Amino acid sequence: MEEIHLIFARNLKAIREKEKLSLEKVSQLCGVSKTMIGQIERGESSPTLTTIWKIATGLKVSFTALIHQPQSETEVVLKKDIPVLSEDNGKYRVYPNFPFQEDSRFEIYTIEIDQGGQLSAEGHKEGTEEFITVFAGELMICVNDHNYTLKSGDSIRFKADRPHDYRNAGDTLTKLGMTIYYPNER
Amino acid sequence: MEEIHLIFARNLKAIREKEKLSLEKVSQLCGVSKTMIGQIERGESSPTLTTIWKIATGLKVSFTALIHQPQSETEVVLKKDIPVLSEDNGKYRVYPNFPFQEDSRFEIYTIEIDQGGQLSAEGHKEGTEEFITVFAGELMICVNDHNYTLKSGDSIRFKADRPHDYRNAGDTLTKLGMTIYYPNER
DNA sequence: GTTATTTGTACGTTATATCGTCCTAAATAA
DNA sequence: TTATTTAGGACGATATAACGTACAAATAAC
Repeated sequence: MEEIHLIFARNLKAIREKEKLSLEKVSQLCGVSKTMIGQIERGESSPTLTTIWKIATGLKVSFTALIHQPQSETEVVLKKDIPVLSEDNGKYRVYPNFPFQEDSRFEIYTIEIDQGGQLSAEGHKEGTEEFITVFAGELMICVNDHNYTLKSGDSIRFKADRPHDYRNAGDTLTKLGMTIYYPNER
Repeated sequence: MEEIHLIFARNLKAIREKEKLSLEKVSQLCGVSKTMIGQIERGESSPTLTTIWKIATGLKVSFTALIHQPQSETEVVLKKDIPVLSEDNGKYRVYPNFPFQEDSRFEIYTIEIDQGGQLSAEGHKEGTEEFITVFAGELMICVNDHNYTLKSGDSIRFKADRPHDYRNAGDTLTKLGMTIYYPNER
């Protein structure tokens, strides 16, 4: 996922050029210094909410138009580029492959659990569901006071808005894919 | 119009309380310091775009949900509270009564022009239209190389995406109401 | 009632967003 | 060409966003 301020940068510049405005002109229209507009466009600055508002209002464009990412056809995410999150002294590792996005409303993780590794999660937001598939090793998962043991190829889906925990009770590395779905509010 | 960071503040706090989360919890979910979350909620801080993104993503709420202003039934704007914009050495004064909003897509001004006062405006964004009504005095307006003289009670509408200018050629103060409409992009 | 734990705020420090001025290169005019 | 404007970026100063720690009040545990 491209950094949000770079998306903003590109959108702002595109709008400015489409309207054939100079930095100076945009500066006047928005009440934001020319320098700042320039820095934002170059992705050197992550503007403040009030600045964002001034720009949107000054340019008469929607807030959304400035932060919208035109979905590219294809996006490749290499494991080596994903910032890994560690729990349980590094025995439980989370790789966020695809972060949450408000349109799709789910996120996708890969998780590795070393022998004996474990994680207890409190419930997520109400309505949340998890979809897990095991790709290697064995997974013991406890939710609603039920224990389930899954082996490679097995899957489970459950309401994740309550406490639950994952454990590798086997004797090899466990790998699994996890998709978390957050239904729309209201 | 309430300041944007106060709207954000209220929305954030409302969401947090609805989910029954502590500042600490929100901090963890979003990767933003507890202190910062607190300051934002109290309206003491105007968060950075990256911080806004972290909050939206961490809370799994839309960007829009955070900046949405539930339109109140009624809003009173007193002239004395409007920051006046002066041109032509103070002889041309602009009062922004209602600023641009992306849903309604227009803004409403009141303008006062002293005797002899004048303003030349370059064209606004393409498609823009102006709706003017004179409430006192006399207005001379030039657009598309045409001159129009309006007296109290008269109105004019014209495409404002080209240069135009206003002038008080009479001998009393001119007052007028102006609505500028910016059609949706595309 | 006392002790812990949790929750929100105050404070001091650092990072950085924002502004104004100056500078360089390109575009336009003379 | 030379002069003049314009457009974008560099630099230094200031305001403030963001962080970590410490504190006070409230809540929970005993």
